[in-house]
Amino acid sequence: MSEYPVGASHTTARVVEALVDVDDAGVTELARELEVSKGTVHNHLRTLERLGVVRSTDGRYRLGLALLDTGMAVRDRLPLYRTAREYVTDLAETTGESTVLVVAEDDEAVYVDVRRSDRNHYRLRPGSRVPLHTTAPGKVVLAYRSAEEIDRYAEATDATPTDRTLDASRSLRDELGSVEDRGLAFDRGELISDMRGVAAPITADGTVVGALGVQGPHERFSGKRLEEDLPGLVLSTAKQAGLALDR
Amino acid sequence: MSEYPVGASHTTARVVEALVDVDDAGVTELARELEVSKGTVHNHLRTLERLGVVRSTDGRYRLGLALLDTGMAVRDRLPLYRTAREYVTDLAETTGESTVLVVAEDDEAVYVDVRRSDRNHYRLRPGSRVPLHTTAPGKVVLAYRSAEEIDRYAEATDATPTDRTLDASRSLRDELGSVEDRGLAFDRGELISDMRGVAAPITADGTVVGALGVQGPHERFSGKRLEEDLPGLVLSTAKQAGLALDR
DNA sequence: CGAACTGTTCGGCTTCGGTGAACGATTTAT
DNA sequence: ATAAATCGTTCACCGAAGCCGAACAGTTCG
Repeated sequence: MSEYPVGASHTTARVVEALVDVDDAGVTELARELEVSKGTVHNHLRTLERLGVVRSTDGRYRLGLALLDTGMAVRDRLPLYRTAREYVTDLAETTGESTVLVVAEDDEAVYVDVRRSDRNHYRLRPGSRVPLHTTAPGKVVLAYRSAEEIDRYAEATDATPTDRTLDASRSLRDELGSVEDRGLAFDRGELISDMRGVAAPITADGTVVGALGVQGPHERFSGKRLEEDLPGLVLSTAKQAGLALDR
Repeated sequence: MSEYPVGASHTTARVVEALVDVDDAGVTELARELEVSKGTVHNHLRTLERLGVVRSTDGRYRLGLALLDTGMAVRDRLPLYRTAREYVTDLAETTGESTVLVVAEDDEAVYVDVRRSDRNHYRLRPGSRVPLHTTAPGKVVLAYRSAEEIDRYAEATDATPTDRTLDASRSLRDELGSVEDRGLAFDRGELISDMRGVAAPITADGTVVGALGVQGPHERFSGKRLEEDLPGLVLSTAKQAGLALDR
């Protein structure tokens, strides 16, 4: 009936969330931040501690590494990740650039695998989420959705159009059309002004289940390399990954 | 007072845990497994769904990638990881072997960073946990604890001594003594029969905060390489990481 | 030395989470 | 085709338990 049928678990989640932000916190501090009583926070912290999620040292609390374990376990369960990661490695080695594997969750692109090249990372890590239309792999998975879905996305996304960010208006639909035609999407600095990239869909059983991409700084991503060489590599690697996924 | 002051959150955690195991599940299935009513499971799943942790498609539920994000965020907050990861990379490249960064949490070694070499991974991933005494990096951090702590560990650990696993008896204390003397610990197949390895402590402000190690198959880890070359590399890299951590 | 913190504990009131049954909607079996 | 057996979802009820606020003990700061 209500938004959170189990309110207590919602509170616990808020405690965890707060601990992610502040890293190290005391009971009073958390109670003030979450606007609940000290005793309540204390109870949730104790519960989290017994669960192995939270660790305490003389009155201060912080998150332990248990969530890292479950998070990585979730990723390891993904069939797409299990079979595609070797292709991510291949692509990273042949291009020498940062390579990413992305899936869509709701209206967000989730980076499942990130291989950063030597001097170029862009603060993206596995688990990072960005709106679909702000990154090449996201545009790929978005482009292959139904027209109604795309319209709904354009409507739902409060795309605050900065200079380079594609907004939810006409231009997005146009670009997605060409993305679908070519089977390729490009980064042109929408998310990070210096970042360029190419991405292609990974298709299993005829449906797009994710996208593979490379990305890097403008200086190395231009001309024939950006327009022909990298697209060819990304496209063929993504196709191979899809075929491997079908088997 | 009780074990889990917030019982509802405990139940939610059990639901998550169950979903990690079975990957894809229905309400009835989970209710039977957790021995709670269907309605209860339903409520917890809805709550988790609103929290973005769980995703549902026509009656079946699975974990989304939100936990991957928070898990990786927790790791990124660790000062040890932030400064040591480049040394992990260095060590992986110079040795060409699987390289790991480990911290202790309670009586377990937690793998914070894992760089697997081409053909050798041993199913260890970031977040993996093993008893301290079963792996070289774990032995390192254990060896630098106080004598009382080591005794308590030997007592608490129900070390089921297989052929090669060090048990909690005399031999463990002996080995830990030499580990502390040399500043080095070795894997000799305790955890996985084929696996050999070397590990050294990372020291910050005079205390051991973690361990750096390399590991690989018996065939490549033997003789002078295992006894001299790799120990030298691991030792100096770990020392550098510690110095970088002090600054 | 006391004032202002801290984290922890403890009753008590009220909420709310859990149960078990009933609901449609699918699916399986006959 | 029809019925039996699931499924996920909803609902009202009630006892348990989560939340609060105050009091507690221990530290730190002034």
